[in-house]
Amino acid sequence: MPDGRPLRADAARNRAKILEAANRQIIARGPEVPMEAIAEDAGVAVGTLYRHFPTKDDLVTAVLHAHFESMVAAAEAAADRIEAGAPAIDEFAGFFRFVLELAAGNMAVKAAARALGADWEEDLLRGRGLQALERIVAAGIDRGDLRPDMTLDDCFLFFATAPIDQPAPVRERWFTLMLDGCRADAARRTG
Amino acid sequence: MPDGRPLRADAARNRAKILEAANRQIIARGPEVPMEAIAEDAGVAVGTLYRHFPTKDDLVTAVLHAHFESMVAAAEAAADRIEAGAPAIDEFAGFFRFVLELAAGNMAVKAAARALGADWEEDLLRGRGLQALERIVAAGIDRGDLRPDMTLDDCFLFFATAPIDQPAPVRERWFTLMLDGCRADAARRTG
DNA sequence: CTATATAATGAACCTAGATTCAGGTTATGG
DNA sequence: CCATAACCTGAATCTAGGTTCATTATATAG
Repeated sequence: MPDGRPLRADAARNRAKILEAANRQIIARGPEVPMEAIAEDAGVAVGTLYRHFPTKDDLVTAVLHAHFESMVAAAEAAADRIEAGAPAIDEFAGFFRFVLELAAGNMAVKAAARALGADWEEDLLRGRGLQALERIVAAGIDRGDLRPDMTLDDCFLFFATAPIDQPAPVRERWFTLMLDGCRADAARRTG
Repeated sequence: MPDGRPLRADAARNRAKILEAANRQIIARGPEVPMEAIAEDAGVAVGTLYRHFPTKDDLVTAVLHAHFESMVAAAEAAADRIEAGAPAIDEFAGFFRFVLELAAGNMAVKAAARALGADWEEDLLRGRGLQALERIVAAGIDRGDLRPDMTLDDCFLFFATAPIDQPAPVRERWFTLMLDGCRADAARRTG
C-alpha cells in the first residue's frame, strides 16, 4: 500500500514472507491456489495477506511482475548482443527459449499468459520489452535470418502458443517447428 | 443412463433439449457455465439435468463427443482424398485449418484441449483419428511435402498450441508460420 | 517504560455453483 | 379411464474460496 509511512519492522518481514510463499505456491499450483494455502505457507493468518494485498489479484499481480521483468530483461540483453554483432537468429532463438522454459515451470506465468491473452502486450511489452523485440526482429530480417514478413505480432504467437505444459522434449520439438517457420527461407504462400 | 428400458416420450424430448442447450451454452461460454444456465436455456429444472446426466462432467463430455467425432471424420476424409491422389500438403493444411476454426468458435473444445492436454490422444485419436493422421503424415512425407522428420506427435502440437482465442487474422498467421515449419524444406538443425 | 498507532489473528460472513431429494406431474400399458 | 412407474420441479443442502472485522498483540516514538 502506497502510504507515506514506512512499514513497521514485523510488517515488512511478513510482507516478504508472504511474497515468498505466494511466489512458491503460485508457481507450483497456479494462481488458483487458495489464499489460505499461501497464508499457511507464509506462516501467517489470512487477514495478514489482506492487510498487505487488498485483493488476491493484487498479490498475484505482484508475483507475476518479477517474472515479466526477467523476460523483458532477457529481450533487452538479446537485442544488445545482436547489435554488438552476435548472430541474430541465435539470439532470437535464445530469447524465446528462455521465455518458454521460464513459463514451463511456472503455472503462474502460464495462466497469466492465457488470461491476459492479447492484453499483456498493453502492459509490459508495450514498453521496454516491445522495443527490445523490435530491435531483435528488425536485425533478424535485416541480416537475412528471419523471414522478411516477420512482425512483432508473430512474437506474441511465440508467447501465446508455447506448449508450456507439455514435457520438455515436446516443448523442444515445438520450438524447432516454430523457429523453422520463422526463418528467412520458410516464407511462402500458404493460401 | 444405460437402462434397458426406452425413455418415456417427454423424457426423450427433454434430453434432446438439454443437449441442445448444453451445446449452445458450452460452446458459447465454455464448460464452466453453471448448470442453472443450461437448465434455463433448455427450459427445464436443474433436477432434470441431473436425471439425464448424473454429473456436470457427464454432460460436458457428451457435448464434446460430437465435436471430436467431426474432427476424426475430417481426418479420415483428408486421408482418403490423399490416397485418392489429392495433394498431401493441401489436405494436411485443410484438415488442421478445419480443426483450428472449429475450436476457435468453440470454448468447449478449446477448454477441453487444454484440460485434457496430452491425454486426449488416449481417448479419441488413439483410434480412427490416429490412424487417419498417420496416413496423412506418411503420405505427406512420402511425396516430399512434409519434412522427413515429421511425426504424429507434431500433429498434437497443432492441436495443443493453436491460438484459439486470438482473432482470425492472428490464427491465420500462426497457421502460416506453423505450416511453413512443417514443410519438407524447413527442416534443419535448431539446437 | 508507556501510550498508542500499527499489525496480526482467525472465526464468521458471503457468494457461487454443484448436487440432492421430498413432493407433485404425467405418460402409457392394460 | 386408472394405476403407477417414470419424470419433473425447485427449494434446500454442501462445499469452496474470497473477504471482512472485532479482538488481541506488539513495535516504537517520546
